Amino acid sequence: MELNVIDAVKSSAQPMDAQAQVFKILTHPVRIAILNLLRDGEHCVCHLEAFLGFRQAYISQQLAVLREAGLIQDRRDGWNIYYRVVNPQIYAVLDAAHQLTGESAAGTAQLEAACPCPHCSPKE
Amino acid sequence: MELNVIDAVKSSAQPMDAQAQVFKILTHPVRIAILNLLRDGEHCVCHLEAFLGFRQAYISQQLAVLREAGLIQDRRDGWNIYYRVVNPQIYAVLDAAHQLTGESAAGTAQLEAACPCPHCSPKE
DNA sequence: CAATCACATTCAATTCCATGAATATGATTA
DNA sequence: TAATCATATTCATGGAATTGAATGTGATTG
Repeated sequence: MELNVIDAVKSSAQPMDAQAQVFKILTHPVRIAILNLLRDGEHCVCHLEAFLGFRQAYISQQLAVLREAGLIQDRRDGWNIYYRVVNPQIYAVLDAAHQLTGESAAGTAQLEAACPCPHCSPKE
Repeated sequence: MELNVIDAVKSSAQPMDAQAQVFKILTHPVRIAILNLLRDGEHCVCHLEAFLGFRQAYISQQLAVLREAGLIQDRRDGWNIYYRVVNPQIYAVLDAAHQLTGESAAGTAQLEAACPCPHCSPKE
C-alpha cells in the first residue's frame, strides 16, 4: 500500500481528486521552495538544508511528503542522498500559480550557504 | 481585514506563500468542480447545486471559500446570484495539474440536472 | 566491528480544515 | 409588511496537517 498521489487516484477515485491531491502537496512554502531548488537538477539533502536554513529533520520530513507523493525521487551516492524531480510538469503548475499571484521573482533568493557535500567543498 | 488570498500575500509575506495559499484553495474536489463549471462563464448557485448534486448550503460554503480567496465574484440578478471567475489564469493552474496527473477528460461530466432559475426553465 | 557520517522516522501537541445541521439574510412579490 | 424565494452564515465536531523534539537507520571508514 502507500501508493503515491498520482498513481493512487488514477484508478478508482473521482477525476478531480488527483488534481486536489497534487495541490495538497503544494500547500506548503517549504515544499515549494524545495521543488524550486530542484529546478536545475538534483541536489543532496545537505544542499537543501543549507540553502533553506531549516533543521535537517524538518527538511527530511518535507522531502518525505514529496517523495511519498511521487513528485521526487532519491538516489544515494556514498554518504549523500540526492533528490530530483520525477516529472518536470510540476513546474508548469508552480509557474501557473506564480503568474496568477503576480509575483516578481521566481522566489529562489537563497542563502548561498556553505554545504559540506563532496560537490561543494572538495575542489572548487 | 479579511483580505483575499492574492492581495493578502502580495505585501508582507514570503514569495511562495502566495502560491501555497492558492493551492490551498484548490485542495478540494468540489471547489475544483465549481471552477470547472465556471469555465464557460457565470452560473447561478442553483445551477451549481443541480449540476454537482450537493446540498445548497454546502455549495455555498465552498463558494464562500473561493470568493474570500478572491478567485470568484458574485453578481445578483433578481432572486439569483451569479458567480464568475475573476482571473481566468486560474485555469492554467488547473490545466497544468490536470496534465501532470494524466487524466483523460477535463472532469466535467455533470448531472445535467434541471435548474429552476429563469435562465433554465422559462423559455427554452 | 565500532565510530561516524548523512539522512530518516516516530511521537506528541497544537492548529487547521471539512462538513452536517441549524439558522439567518436580503431581495422580491402579494 | 408578511410570505417566499435563493442564497449565506454560524456552530460544533471529528479528522488531518504542521512541526519540535528525540531517536533510529544504513552506508562508510578506520
